[in-house]
Amino acid sequence: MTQRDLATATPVVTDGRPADLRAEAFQGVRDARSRELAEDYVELIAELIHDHGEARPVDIAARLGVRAPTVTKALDRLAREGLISRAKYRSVFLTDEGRALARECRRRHEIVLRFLLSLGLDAETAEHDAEGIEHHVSERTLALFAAFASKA
Amino acid sequence: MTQRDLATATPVVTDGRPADLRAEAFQGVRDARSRELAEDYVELIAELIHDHGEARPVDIAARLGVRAPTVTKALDRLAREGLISRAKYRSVFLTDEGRALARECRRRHEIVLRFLLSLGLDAETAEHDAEGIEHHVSERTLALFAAFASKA
DNA sequence: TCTGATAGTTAGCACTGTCTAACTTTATTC
DNA sequence: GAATAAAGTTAGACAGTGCTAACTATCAGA
Repeated sequence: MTQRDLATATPVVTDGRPADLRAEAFQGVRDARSRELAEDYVELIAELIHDHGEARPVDIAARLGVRAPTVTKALDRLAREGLISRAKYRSVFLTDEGRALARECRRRHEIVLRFLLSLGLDAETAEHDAEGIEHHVSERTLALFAAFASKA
Repeated sequence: MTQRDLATATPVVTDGRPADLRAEAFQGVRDARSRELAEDYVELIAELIHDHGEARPVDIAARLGVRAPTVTKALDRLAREGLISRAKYRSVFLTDEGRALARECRRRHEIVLRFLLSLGLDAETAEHDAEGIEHHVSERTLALFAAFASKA
């Protein structure tokens, strides 16, 4: 067997699918990872605006458990991506796009959370796990979660 | 109300828990994120060794969907962390610690996968989502998943 | 109104993860 | 065994996420 075989020539099947499909799955996970931070910020900003009328970096930092400069940098990126608008030394606003993303994230978060609770998980662990899981569930899985939770 | 109140003085409760606990959740997610890559590599290396007798960077790269230098760098880090051992231009071996981690990852992966399948998800989506979710489920959630899957 | 406390920014460092280009080593094949 | 193909490494770039230290702006209260 040549070196080439293992890597590409043979459609090596390890778990029922060729390597390429697996690579796509990992690519998807990497994409999700790069969106996660933005989603967490946008979701939190929407919540702060809803509850307190404004979203200030200091509150974002406290809730995310990071330092102020980290927040500044992240907000710069979000602004660059068109998800928020802001002026120096002022609090943060969501653009239409940011608001749409926030709504979508909230929806996913709540479905996952309700699902975990309906499985019998305690509230604290459910919240913790939902935070991690919500960025990695497909629409299809989400639909099953929602159906299960409303049936339970 | 002073500026300080929102951030720290008042134990602001937004979703039933003070901000500090939320910060811990996000901290946990960040920790998980930093472990994810190592876990993906170790799991894959174990699988390649099992199926093909050896784990070569070229195969790792193909399956993860990244370029060779990315793999080299990642393997350097894994070696530094004591999870793998390797010699230049040679294939990769797991240390005892690496093997233990691989076993643990495989266990989690399979529980999550079986759970998603037992919910009625198609195989491809299940595999895809399991890849993303497996790093973010607590032991407690995993136990519930396992129980549900074996009951279904 | 001015002054001290709080909030926010900037600059600079460290680490990770990705890439391309160029090079070295190893394997295959004639 | 020499030539070629494949695999692996190194170097260097770039972006993201985190930090501390030091600076600037804003706010609250005397």
